[in-house]
Amino acid sequence: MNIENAKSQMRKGMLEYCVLLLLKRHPSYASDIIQQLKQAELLVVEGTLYPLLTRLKNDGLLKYEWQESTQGPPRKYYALSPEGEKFLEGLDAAWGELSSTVNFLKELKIEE
Amino acid sequence: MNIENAKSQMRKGMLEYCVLLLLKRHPSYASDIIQQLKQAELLVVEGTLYPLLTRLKNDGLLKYEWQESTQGPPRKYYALSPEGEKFLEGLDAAWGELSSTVNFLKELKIEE
DNA sequence: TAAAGTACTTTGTATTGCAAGGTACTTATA
DNA sequence: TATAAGTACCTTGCAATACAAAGTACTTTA
Repeated sequence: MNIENAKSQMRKGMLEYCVLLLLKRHPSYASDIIQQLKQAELLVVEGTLYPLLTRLKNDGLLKYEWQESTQGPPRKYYALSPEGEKFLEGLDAAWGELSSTVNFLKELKIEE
Repeated sequence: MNIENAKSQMRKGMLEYCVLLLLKRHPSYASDIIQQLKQAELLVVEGTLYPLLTRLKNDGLLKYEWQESTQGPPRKYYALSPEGEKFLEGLDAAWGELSSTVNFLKELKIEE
């Protein structure tokens, strides 16, 4: 057990939320999402993101369309579906609750 | 895919941190920890907590001692080891980074 | 002495992050 | 024109782990 592993565990579950947050901003394709998350200092790799996007799409939370690129192969641009937007609102609430809870526990003083 | 599942995913990875936070406050036994987390609205069940405590103990982050109970069977009181306290500091930092990142992504406005 | 309560533990399953490897197309270079 | 490098998408296999469910053991109550 090390800190890196623990950090990775913490990222789990946040990834889905973070990806939806990014896509709310504007449609993006996978490599682009990875870059954006890297800038936000949230490391994700292809083997994590592609299955996640596929899952979200199969669940009806995302839609996508192919777009030609001026450089290189065509790109699959993902965007939120109406269901995805609703779902994201739910995640916003969940995130609010969770971070409140953790911060509450963090502020607890020794012995009650 | 539903919100409950997503919430559960978010809890993952936080649990370890939350349990260590509680144990920093004062030594506790498993059923007690579950009650404390329930009060903080973070649901955990036995099948999750016991393996987690065992793992943390095997990693040297926790120690425990048996204590007789005035009612019912004896209890295994877990407490942070010195390594566990150091580890918790690392998690504090990781939590700070992660929550900053998520809140940053949350505040992003549409189209840059 | 049977039932209920408390506490700890284990087993099996499902999810999912990740490393590694693979396919396909485009552009630059020798 | 080959060959290499770049970009993008996708899949496979493994490991970690949350959880449901079932099990063990001891204590208290009826």
